[in-house]
Amino acid sequence: MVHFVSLQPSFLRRPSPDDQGDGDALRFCSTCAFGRACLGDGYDKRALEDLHCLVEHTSPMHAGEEVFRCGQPFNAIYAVRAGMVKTRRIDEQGREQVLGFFLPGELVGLNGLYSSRYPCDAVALDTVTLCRFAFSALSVMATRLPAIQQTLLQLMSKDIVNAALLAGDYSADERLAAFLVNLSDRFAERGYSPTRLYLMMSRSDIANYLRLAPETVSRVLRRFQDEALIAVEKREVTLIALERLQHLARCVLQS
Amino acid sequence: MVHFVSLQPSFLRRPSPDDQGDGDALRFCSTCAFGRACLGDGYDKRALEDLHCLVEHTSPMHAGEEVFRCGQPFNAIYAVRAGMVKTRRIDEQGREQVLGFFLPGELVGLNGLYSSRYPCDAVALDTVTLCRFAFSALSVMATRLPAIQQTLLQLMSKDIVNAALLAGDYSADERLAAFLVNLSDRFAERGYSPTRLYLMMSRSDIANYLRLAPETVSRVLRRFQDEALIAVEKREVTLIALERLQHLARCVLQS
DNA sequence: TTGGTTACCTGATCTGGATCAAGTCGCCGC
DNA sequence: GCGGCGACTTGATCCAGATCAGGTAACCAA
Repeated sequence: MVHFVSLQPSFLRRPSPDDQGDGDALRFCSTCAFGRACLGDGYDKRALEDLHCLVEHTSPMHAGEEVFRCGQPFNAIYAVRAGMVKTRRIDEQGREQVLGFFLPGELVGLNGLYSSRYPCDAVALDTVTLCRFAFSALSVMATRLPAIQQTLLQLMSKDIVNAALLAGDYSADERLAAFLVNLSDRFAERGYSPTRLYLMMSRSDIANYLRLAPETVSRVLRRFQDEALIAVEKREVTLIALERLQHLARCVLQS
Repeated sequence: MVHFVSLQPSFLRRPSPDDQGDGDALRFCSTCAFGRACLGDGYDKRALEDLHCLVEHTSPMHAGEEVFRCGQPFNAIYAVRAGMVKTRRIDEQGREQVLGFFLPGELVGLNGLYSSRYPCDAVALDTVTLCRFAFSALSVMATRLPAIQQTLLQLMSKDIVNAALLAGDYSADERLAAFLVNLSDRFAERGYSPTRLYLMMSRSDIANYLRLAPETVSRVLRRFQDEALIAVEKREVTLIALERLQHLARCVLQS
């Protein structure tokens, strides 16, 4: 089993004094998508042990390495423990399409279930460690632990809703604001700062994800900065006027 | 229980001589997303009866009536028996966003699971009858019948993949071609003609769904017709050069 | 040091599809 | 018949964002 060693910049680490080694496991699991289940919040002890047996901690992957590749048989889903992962598809013309970014605590690979092959690549954006859940075992477990089934179904349902949001026809400003607000929410959910975001991904990844040109992302970020909505320092973005950003993003995020 | 009475144009009816009354039930179920389960292809007899008890056939809804509304508590999913349903969201500005169209045999409402409220409206596009599955009962069943759990998870996974496809940045031509090819595939899957499609929805619904202007849909359809890809007669579209359409759509549909 | 590479920014120009503005056509009620 | 209405089409114009074309700055290797 691989121990959890944070290689993140300090502002990406959760604000706790001792997050080295396995003493961190519990703290990590409490922010993971499967957290409730792994921690056993009122679940069947017996089945819970199985879940813990089923989880496999992977050794760290380096930036650019692939967690799984498009077309590979789907046999596991992954929870990000540390680092950031992006998913992407390469289309017929060889053009890349970024599908999503995954923060610590989030689950990657659920979309592979349908065709029992992964429909996309998952790539580490920096040094990444993962929890691997063999799907066959997981789905057996889900029939025994209804809470796990519920969690799985809910997570997928959430992905459907999110995907639909991105598909709307919104302006570059709306998209970028929504991107920042959404990241902020997700960072906050996992215990990180909601206003100081480190964008592990390149500008072109962001652009690609938002279906914009990289130049447009640059320009809009600059304008947001000029309008004192954010402060940009390379890949570190500070959200200054979160309210106004949320207002810009309100149509996209429907909140 | 409401009997299945087809009010569809003849080319939307499956090519069987006697599709009136409940003699049709089996034939219908064989094309439904839950078909395998409802028909009991090798499943536990006992549990199967429960599934049949759980299904509720709704009385016909007329064009414009809502199956469920955005914000209502999520407590059921629906399989379309006859007619066509669209889902849509109305954003802050009051603009409509069409999320999807559902043919007979397809399931509507799975995206409500995440927040336990429906995140969109579902509207009948013509006269529609449905099978209603109370979700609470269904998820209990899913823990007993792994095949049902599997089906649910797969259907959601498919929706995620599809949503991601629509979100890509494609040209109007690619989008419309993909729309037609996808409809053709889905009609074929359910036993209808893959080349003669009746578009129950208005041009503006199509445009909205594809994130285009209605004028653009008109123009592209016209051009496709001029190029002998399709023949358009009001809302009836005949696919003449399916191959070429598939080629146009290949990036979107990744096939 | 230089030269190459990668990421990013910024200005100038171009264009696909949106928007605006008339149309036509079929349908329903009177 | 006629008028009104909604769905659709078609043409003219416009514009947000793509594309093209240089930039700069940081970093690494030789």
